[in-house]
Amino acid sequence: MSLRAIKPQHETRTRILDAAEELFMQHGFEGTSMRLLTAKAGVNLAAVNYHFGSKHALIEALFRRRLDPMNAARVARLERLETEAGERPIPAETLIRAFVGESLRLIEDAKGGGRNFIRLLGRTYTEPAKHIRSLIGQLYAPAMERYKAAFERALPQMPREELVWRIHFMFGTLAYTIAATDTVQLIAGCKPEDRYDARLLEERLTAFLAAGLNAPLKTSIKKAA
Amino acid sequence: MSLRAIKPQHETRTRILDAAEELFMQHGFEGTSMRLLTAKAGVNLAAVNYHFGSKHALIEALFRRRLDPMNAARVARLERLETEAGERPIPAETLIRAFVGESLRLIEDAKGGGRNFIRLLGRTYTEPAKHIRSLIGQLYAPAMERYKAAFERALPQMPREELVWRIHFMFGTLAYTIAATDTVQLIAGCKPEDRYDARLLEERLTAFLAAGLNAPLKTSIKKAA
DNA sequence: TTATCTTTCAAACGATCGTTTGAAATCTAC
DNA sequence: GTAGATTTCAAACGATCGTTTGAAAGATAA
Repeated sequence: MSLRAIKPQHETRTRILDAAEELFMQHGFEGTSMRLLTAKAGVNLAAVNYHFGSKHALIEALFRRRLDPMNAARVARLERLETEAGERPIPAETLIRAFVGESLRLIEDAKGGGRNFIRLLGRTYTEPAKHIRSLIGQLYAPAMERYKAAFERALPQMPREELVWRIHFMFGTLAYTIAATDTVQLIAGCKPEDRYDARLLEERLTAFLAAGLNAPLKTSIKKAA
Repeated sequence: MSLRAIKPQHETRTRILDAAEELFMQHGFEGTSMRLLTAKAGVNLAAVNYHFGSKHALIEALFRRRLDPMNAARVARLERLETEAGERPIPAETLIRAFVGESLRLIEDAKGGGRNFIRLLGRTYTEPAKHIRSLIGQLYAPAMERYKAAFERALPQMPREELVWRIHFMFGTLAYTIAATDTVQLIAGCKPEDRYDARLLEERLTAFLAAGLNAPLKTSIKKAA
């Protein structure tokens, strides 16, 4: 009950989580059986239920392990920006770069398995299972609220409804870019290794999203190109 | 008997496909059992294997039923634009509107179940199962090739690699916007019925994507906001 | 009608799913 | 070393999966 060796204590848990990240990404949640998962992790079949309680609880623990630090980092970065800016609103492109950058930072964490997780995360935004989607939303909500408010201060002239939609578009582009590893090759010959150059990807995404966010407002419904 | 000759011929097939669209969207492919599916369709459990051969073949037929006409419409619309334009390149925004518009047209087809399908389609871009993703890519490939070439003509000054990425971003935004029905409410209070105003959505998406596609090129790697 | 082909049906197939069990192995504290 | 708590293990649980079967029902043409 007191202090003990840190590493072996949670070694089984960690190995299960690591194997789950990789397999869930490859085959989805329903497509990954506990037998395959525990075999890959090198643990007994019953270990998941012993350490986590159920498959669903494992999924929840898996997301918490990565998302809690990432969203905390996002909020911390935003607070740093707000402190620096003082009274002035933070430029939209700075906000985009901060938000996107903390997502892509996981990609660079190759050894830590972050690359697997971030692809899994992108896929999960469109996960059919309701409880998984609501869990994701719950974990994202605090950071999202903060950034949404910051965008409103950055773009006070933009109608709220339009801003909401454009934030939605941005979030979608980020999620899809991260998730669709193979689909990208269907529409163009894109070298796969490029996807993992987080620095270059951050530049490309930020430029694209900043332009989209600041797109001129259409005055009316119809406008021919 | 012969008065209602045409309809009952493929009635069972159609009812299975319609039920499959709705259930696959709600619960995913692996999460939808044949028993639930056939019960909703009001047909016998064995009907799917009799009419389609297997669950996988049903999924393939489901996508073909919608994607073949949609991509044909996309290509036809592009060819119409090219005929009108003659030698001149088609403006990028016109291309975007054409491509996006044919996607969103399915949303307006509420009675035909297109709304269910298009949400299912958006989710499938990130589907873990390889055979499903490759099927989607195969069905999309011809139209994609045509539009990619048209974009290259519209933006001859843009580096090919950058253009490929921006097309990828556009495709991602469209897919995510269509797919993420619930996640949007996590980041902002967006009235759900708005999602189905295809006309307004087309305007918003086109403006956002056109601005992103035409975003100024960063001269180098780093640029502070 | 009869003969033939198509479609539907209830029942069951073997396989695999997530989970549980109780004993054996391992570790912790005294 | 021993007692007690923790973790691992092989085996089995009931449920559900996609699919198959052979007979019944229906449709079609002569």
